[in-house]
Amino acid sequence: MTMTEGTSPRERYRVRVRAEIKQHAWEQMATTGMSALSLNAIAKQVGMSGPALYRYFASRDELITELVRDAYRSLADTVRAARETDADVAGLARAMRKWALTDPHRYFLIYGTPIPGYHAPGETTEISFEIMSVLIDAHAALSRAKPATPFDAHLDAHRHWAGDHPASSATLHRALSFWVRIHGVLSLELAGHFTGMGFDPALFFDDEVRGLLEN
Amino acid sequence: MTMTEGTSPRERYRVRVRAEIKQHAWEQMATTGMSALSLNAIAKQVGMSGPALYRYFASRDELITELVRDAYRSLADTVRAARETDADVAGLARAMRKWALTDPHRYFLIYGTPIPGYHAPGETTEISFEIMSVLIDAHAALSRAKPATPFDAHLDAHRHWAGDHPASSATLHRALSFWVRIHGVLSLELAGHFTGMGFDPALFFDDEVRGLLEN
DNA sequence: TAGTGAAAGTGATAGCCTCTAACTAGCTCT
DNA sequence: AGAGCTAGTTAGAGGCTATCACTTTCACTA
Repeated sequence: MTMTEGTSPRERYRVRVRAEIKQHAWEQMATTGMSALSLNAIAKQVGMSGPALYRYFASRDELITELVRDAYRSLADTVRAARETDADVAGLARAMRKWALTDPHRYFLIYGTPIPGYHAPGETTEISFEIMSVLIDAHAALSRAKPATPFDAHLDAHRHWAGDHPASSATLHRALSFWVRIHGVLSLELAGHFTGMGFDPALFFDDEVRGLLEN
Repeated sequence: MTMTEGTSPRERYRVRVRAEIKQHAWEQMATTGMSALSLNAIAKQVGMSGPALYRYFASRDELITELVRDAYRSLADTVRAARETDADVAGLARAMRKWALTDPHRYFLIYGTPIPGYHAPGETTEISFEIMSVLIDAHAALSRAKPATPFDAHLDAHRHWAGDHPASSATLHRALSFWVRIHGVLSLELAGHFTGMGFDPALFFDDEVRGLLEN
């Protein structure tokens, strides 16, 4: 076979270097943020000079896309793991906050200001669905009877985003609300909008989650 | 007097050019986003070449700071105007969404991913307080009796951020929740996270506001 | 084992960018 | 009218992304 199948030495080396590049990219991003991510600086840290990096990533955008994909993957794994151990919605919320606080830049890479020309690859929407799926599962367990809102009816007619999940549209609604409320309190905390205010963001977060469950 | 007080011709010219620069900066930002804002390109649009712009803004950061300040000011004015005409909380929410949809980049300039090295000037925290003050006012009008949460008690001990506003800590809590929930649903909509999902973001927004009032 | 072809890495370079420095033209005020 | 300040210029340093032509290094094969 003329085609090198499986893992040739070259292929293995390539994978290793790509991983090393991404590693340094994450480190640089944790300090300087995404917009200041420099391929030049990364190349020097890896030990090669400048343009060599383009053998591994066609462009800055491609590297960023890879980071976004990994960030999504990490969040999905975290949420899934939390669902498997803790199971309940509050546990999910705690896991998500912990994940976000671990590396705020990684959170903003997913949920922050959209990059100008950048378009997320199709794969990320699949992972996004995977996350939503877990959220819906968790909320299906605690669906209590609540008066249906006009939006529930609307969701009934527009639930294709939930795939073929058998949950009621009230549950879908609840999962959506969970998502946006968690994101609201979390992103403002991570962006530092609470810093001058004096209260404890963790307590506020917990209370938001509690309000969410009473809803 | 050797100091040119009031508005000398030079001073008026300077103000006019600064305004023109900011105008072009907003236009460029509406298309390319903040991270790709180029002083060079703006200078050419204004009609002067490159470094002349540094006579008016000491650095790219200073221009951005000015834009952030103006964005805050615009939001505060919008919220205040909405409070004076519509008065109720739902009207405030609608006004904020309308303001955000008018120019999403402007919204993200305030509430989006924090800029790496950038630190907001003190004035923005004052305007931020001004906005919160209006939110608190609006919520004071509809405070219903609700079981106090632990966070209410915590807020009672940490309410210095509300200045000397006479509202109850339950009202403060409500205003905070309003803020984070509006931001949650709004920022996800603006960032395009609902686009593939099919449902109407406006309906979702309205329903979040309604849930907020039932809370 | 020697040779061959692909891949990895290099420096040079173009074209952006921010920002500084030295210099010129023009306005303002005495 | 003259003096001084200011707005504007070009040149350039140093950073960035990205491309190109070139060399080295490796892996597989005849």
